[in-house]
Parts: sequence; C-alpha cells; structure tokens
Amino acid sequence: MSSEPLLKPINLHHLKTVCSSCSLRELCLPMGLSEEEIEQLDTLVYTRKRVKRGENIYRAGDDFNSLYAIRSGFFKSNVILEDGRDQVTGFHMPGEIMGMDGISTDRHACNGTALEDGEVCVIPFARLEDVAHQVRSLQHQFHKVMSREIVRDQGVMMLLGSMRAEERLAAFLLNLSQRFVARGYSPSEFHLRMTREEIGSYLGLKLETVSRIFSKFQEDGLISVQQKHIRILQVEGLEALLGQQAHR
Amino acid sequence: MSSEPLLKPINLHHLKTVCSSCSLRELCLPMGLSEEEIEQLDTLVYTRKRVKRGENIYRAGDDFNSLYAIRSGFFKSNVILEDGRDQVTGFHMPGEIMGMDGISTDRHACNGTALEDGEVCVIPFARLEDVAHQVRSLQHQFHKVMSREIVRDQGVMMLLGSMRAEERLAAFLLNLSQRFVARGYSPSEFHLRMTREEIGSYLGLKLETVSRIFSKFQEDGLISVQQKHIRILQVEGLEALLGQQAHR
DNA sequence: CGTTGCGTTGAATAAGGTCAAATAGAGTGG
DNA sequence: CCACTCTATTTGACCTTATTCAACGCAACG
Repeated sequence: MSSEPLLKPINLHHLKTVCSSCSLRELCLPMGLSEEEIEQLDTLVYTRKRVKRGENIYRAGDDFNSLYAIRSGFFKSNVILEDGRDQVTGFHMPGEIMGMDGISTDRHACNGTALEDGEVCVIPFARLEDVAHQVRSLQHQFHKVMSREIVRDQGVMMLLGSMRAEERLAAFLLNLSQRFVARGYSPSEFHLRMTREEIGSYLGLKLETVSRIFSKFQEDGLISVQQKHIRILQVEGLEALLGQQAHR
Repeated sequence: MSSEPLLKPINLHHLKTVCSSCSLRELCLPMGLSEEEIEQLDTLVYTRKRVKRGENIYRAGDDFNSLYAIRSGFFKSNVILEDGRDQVTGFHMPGEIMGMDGISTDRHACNGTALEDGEVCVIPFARLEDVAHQVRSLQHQFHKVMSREIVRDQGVMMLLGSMRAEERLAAFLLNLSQRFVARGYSPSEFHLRMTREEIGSYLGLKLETVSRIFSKFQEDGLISVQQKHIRILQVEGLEALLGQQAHR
C-alpha cells in the first residue's frame, strides 16, 4: 500500500473546475445544453473562490468584471441603506448565478454575501460574451438565465405588493422547499441559513412578525420550527394560505 | 403644383421604421452604439404595431416570439390574479423594451397593456439573437438592457420592502419625473396615464391611500394635483421624504 | 341629463410595527 | 469541559399605519 501508484492519479482539481463534470450542470448556466456545447464552456471558468460566512464576493459600487455561479453554500444579495440597515433583495443557492445586476452600469448594484462558508465559480463576463458570441446556444441560454431572474424578481414584487404577512411567509417557505428539492434535498425538512431579520427584510416584514407567524404556523400544525430548523408538516395547508384571495 | 414631382419622394414609411432614423435611439436598444452599428439593427424591426388604450400587445401565457420597443404611448405590465385582481408590475414609456420576461420559458409571464393609444416596434427575438450573434456590441448592449431591468425591479423590491406609503409615493413621482425629463418632457408637470388603483397596485397600497397621500402632499405644498394632472412644486420636499430613514 | 367610472374624504378596524423583557443557543477562551 | 458572552429568537403590551367600508363629488360620454 505504500508503493508508488500504478497509474498517474487523475487531476481532481481540473475535473472539478470544469462545467462538463460539474454536478450542478443541470441547474446552472449549462442547463439544457448538449454535452459538446457544455465542453465549450470549459474554458470559461478558471477560478474558484472560497468564501467564509459573512464575506462578500462583491460589494455595491465595485467594478463589475465577473458573474459568480454558486458551487456550494448559501448567499444573499443585499444593499446597505444610508441609515445602516441591511436590505436583502434575494437568497441564492447552488447552481444560481449572482452578479447580473452589475452588467448595466459596469458596477455592482448590491453586495453578494455568504450566509455560510461556500465556493463560487468566477465567470469573467467579457469571456462569457466571447464564448456566447461563438456558441449561439450559450448566448440563448444566458438570455434565459437573465430572463429567469427578471421573472423571479417580478414574482417577489407581486408578493410584496399583494400579499399579507402570513401569505408572504407561506410563499417563502414553499419557494425554499421547491428549490431544495431541485437540488436533491428534502422538500419538507431544511435548515434556514438566514436570520429572522434577513427573512423579514426580504419579505418587507419586521423580525418579530416573522417570528410570531412561524409560531402561529406551528400552533396550526403546518410546520415545526426549532430555531433555524424547519419541517413542513402540511404543504397543502401552506398552499391554501396562498390560494385565498390576497387582501392588500 | 399638379405636375409630376421632379424628385422621387423619400420613402417616409421606411425612414420611420428603422432604428437609425428613430428619434428614440438614444434611449432604446441602440443606446450607446455607433452610427454604423445602429444601421446593422435596421433589419431588425420590420413591423410596427398600433395599439389602442386597453389593448394588450401580449398576454400572460402567450407564446413568446418578440420583444416590443415602445415608440409612443404609455404601457403597464400586469398579471390578472386568480381572484380577478389586476396586479401591476411596471409602467413603461417610449424607448423602453417590454416582453423580456418571456425569454425564460418561451411564454409571456405577464400582460403588456396600453394605458393610452400608442405604437410599438416588434422585435422578433430569434432575429435579435441572430444580429447580436453578428454584432458583438449589440449583444453587449442587449445584456445591459436586460440587466437594467433587473436593477430596476430590485429597486422596486426595495421600495416595497422598506418604505412607508408616503415614501413610496414620493419615490414614484420622482421616478416618473426623471423618466419624463429623459424624454424631453417637463420634469415638474405631467399627466398620469394610470388610475389611482393602478398606482396602488404597483406600490402595494390601496387606491384610497394613494388618493389621501396625494391630497396630503398637496396640503403640504409639495405638489398640486388635479385628477390626473400633476405638478411638482418642491422636488426637494419629495426627496427629503426619501432621505429620512425608512421605518418598515 | 342621467349614467358610469374615477377620485376624494371620513370613521371604524385590523394588521403589523414598536418597545421591552425573558430565553435559548452558539461560539469563545480558560 | 465549563463558564461566560453575545447574538438570535420568542413573546407580551401597546401604538401607528394603512385598510376597510361607506358616502359623496366630479367629469366624460352617449
């Protein structure tokens, strides 16, 4: 066992930094592309970046150079308002692309902050446009990714504009649940990586309201909450909250 | 005067349906491109569409084929909710591009509705991608347009998530004002094309609240309101409302 | 000149925010 | 491993804001 290996070991690092062998390729930028097309993306990402909880991958005002694909970890987009408050504009999980807000002005419009230790793929944007210029299917796929972000944001706008607090929380939990399923995790049991305050900021509610409504959902037998650990007991119950006409 | 013209008349129709001679080219898709590059866009738009007030240029669920650049008129993006309520997700004026939400799923996610008679340039999306594939600067410009939409939506999310009613209205009026200026109209005097209910829907408020706050702004000497006619009397006053720390 | 849709205003109410206090964990250093 | 600290969370009491319900005014239109 201590002798020289017979075969040269596979270069694991290379294997890992390449889209074609990434386990997230069904969710991430390569989604829907063929194997050959994905291989053409392999020149795109030559840097990974490890981030620790609380660190920013970019800050509002920074020069925009790259997009970031989440490999692992959980992130938020946020802006620090003049009065110091931290306004959250999104939560992001593996396979999602962050930083697209920076394209319009060549400066990032918000911070990208890690809520737990993680790793992102750095996608130099000029290079992405180069490859998209070559590979038409990538161009199209990238347009889809941006459009999806627009649709997602408009969904949040509708949530904020038309739902009451309970409905917002129900929608939030169901949305997280769906996104966890897509990543192979349990739909009904998960760990919130963000605080009540961050949830509230995102949903336009105060942290006390978030806490109270979690407690109420628990009393009603819809979920079980223990700090950041959530278990959904009755999906239909949460869905029913959404179905009823919104009031605001 | 009844004799044959000496010179063949200029084809006015053609002159008009082409980006390079469009008065909105500084605001619209061609923004920032050179004259030669803009000429390459001239094959892009071969259809204009007139719409009457209340008509939709597309509806949620329709197949997605084209983007629409507003030539004239005032539009809203909206979704009809299950309970019949009309949730507004955006207001759009000349030079802005509508329909980008459709790219992600090949179906429109919302309606594009005219708030007054107007005209849109139909941009077949497959063709746009073709031309973008040829003209790299257009590819980049289109990415900027999409990114701008993302930033704009996130701004609305922040407004809805962190501002109280008065602040939302103040921000709304200032935003309209800025967009009118960019189009050569008065910053301080304009006509609202939408109802109080539509404003409320967009801002997450009830129409009565919108009406009350307009009245209050008027009492405070910030604006003068007469039905849909608005005159901003003290921009600084409205701006001051935003500056103060948001409370919600 | 009535009808209809939109806007304004008032009074009562409910939803969520604010303030405050108690508790529970997670992380840290001895 | 334990004590200590700090932060996140929960819960209660009270208050503010915006909604709800309702009545009325105004302007456009056939």
